[in-house]
Amino acid sequence: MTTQTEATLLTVSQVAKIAHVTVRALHHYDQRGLLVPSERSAAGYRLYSDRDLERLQQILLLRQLDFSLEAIGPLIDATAYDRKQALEAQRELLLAQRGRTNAIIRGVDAALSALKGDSPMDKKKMFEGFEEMDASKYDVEAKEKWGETDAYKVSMRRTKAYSKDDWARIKAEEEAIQAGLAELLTSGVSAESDEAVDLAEQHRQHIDRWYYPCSPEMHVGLSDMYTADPRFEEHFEKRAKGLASYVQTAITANALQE
Amino acid sequence: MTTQTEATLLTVSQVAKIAHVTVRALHHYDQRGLLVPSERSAAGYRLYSDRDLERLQQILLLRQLDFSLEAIGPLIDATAYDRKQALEAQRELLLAQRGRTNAIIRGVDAALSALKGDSPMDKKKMFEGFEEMDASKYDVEAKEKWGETDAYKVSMRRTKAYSKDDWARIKAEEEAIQAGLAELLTSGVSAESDEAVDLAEQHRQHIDRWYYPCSPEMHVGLSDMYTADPRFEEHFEKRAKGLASYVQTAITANALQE
DNA sequence: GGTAGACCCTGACGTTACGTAAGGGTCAAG
DNA sequence: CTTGACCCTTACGTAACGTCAGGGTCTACC
Repeated sequence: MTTQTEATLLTVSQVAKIAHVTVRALHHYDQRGLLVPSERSAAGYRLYSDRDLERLQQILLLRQLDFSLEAIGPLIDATAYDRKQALEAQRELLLAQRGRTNAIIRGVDAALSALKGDSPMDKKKMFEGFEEMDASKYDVEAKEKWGETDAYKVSMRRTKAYSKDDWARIKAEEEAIQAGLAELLTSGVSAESDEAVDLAEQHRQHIDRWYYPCSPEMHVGLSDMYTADPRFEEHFEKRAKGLASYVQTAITANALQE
Repeated sequence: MTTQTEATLLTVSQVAKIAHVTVRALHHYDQRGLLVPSERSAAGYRLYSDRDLERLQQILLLRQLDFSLEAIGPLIDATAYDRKQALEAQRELLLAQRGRTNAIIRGVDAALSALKGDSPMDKKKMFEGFEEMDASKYDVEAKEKWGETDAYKVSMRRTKAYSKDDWARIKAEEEAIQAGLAELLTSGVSAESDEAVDLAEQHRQHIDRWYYPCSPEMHVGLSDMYTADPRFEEHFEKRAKGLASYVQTAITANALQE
């Protein structure tokens, strides 16, 4: 076995039951790379780890908040360096959602009152709570309270609105940056060279542009995850052996130049 | 103008804005007969009345509770005789939904705690709140509290699970009953004749089977709506002049035989 | 009266997130 | 070995719209 030696791995139906999703949904998430099980048995069975279940919780949570599957994957990955902040931001969105349910309940109560008194109900009030999360309003509030420093919230706001074309473009940019770094690595170019550092800076700007304001410090924090988290590491190593560490070094060197 | 002479009628964009839906959604609801605007202007513009907005509130509420559009129309119509009961039942489902949001929030809080202590989180707790409304559990509770007399709740439970085939069958049965009654009316057969009363009984059993336990008394209550509510009346009159009243009389006669 | 912009209509293709089904392999208990 | 529950991949279909196209209507302003 691998690093999951001590853990109990679960099959799809076990996960489906625990997580209140269908086996088909899990297949779907696997097929689109959103939640790839840690292992497969010799027979090809999907085997899910505890860590997979944590990621699934994140997925279901963001799904509950009406994020598209297209957005959920990258959102989780781009902000993996600070799980606490992510959870706190998600909590706030859930509170807002609960508020909307409360508003709908109040509308029902108003309708019940109107039934008794036979007085017409205010139209605006009838439909309170049915509005979707107002991202622009949220933005204003976030700015007033926290300035522009709450990265995860900014990130959620942005990614929710991206179209499929946006995502295609985002992915192409990421691909180009990673391919460039892999090329440098295999060519024997130092991770601290101008070329590598330049690509690292491109990477930082890419995140800054598409996800959240990304300072060099934040960038470094994210790069630490690339070697610390087996999923990221595997992602990079699949492209080129040693790439995870290489990218981390390049990003660190880039930050030192600031 | 019609009976809406004193009211202000709204265009699609006005309704869309108030109700937080899209114009496209309103077109869709119109196209499938779910929410047909009271009027059309000479230019063909959809014009919505206050009563239309009330119906839209019901639609959005049931949509919020994950009922299919297929189910929403018939559900609203079959239980139109008691709007109070409908609203109260819907309120309870909303409370349950809020409870599930609360459960998810608790899961997030547990995850935050787990982050600090680095102790693994209970798997069951991770996914609390993501389950769908458990109709069978709800059924048990309804029985204990109210016996089988809470018609609307029973109705909601049943209709939520019907397939498209079920709905096709339901509609075909309704169609046959109504066509039969219309035929008797146009043939000059009394609404209190055995034939008409027999069809009225078939109607009661149809509702009893597909929607909720329907006593003769309830059936009479519903039939009162057929002449009292312009939408129902129009529906019947479109088929045969005087049919709304005819059906009501047949249903009343059927109830008197019990 | 003409213009322009906002709004309206119908028709139609496309999308997202699966649901359902088919056909066949795997696992574990009896 | 058999059986039933579970697993796999493949593939078609669906609900509830979203988006777009092409053209008509309404109203204010010049």
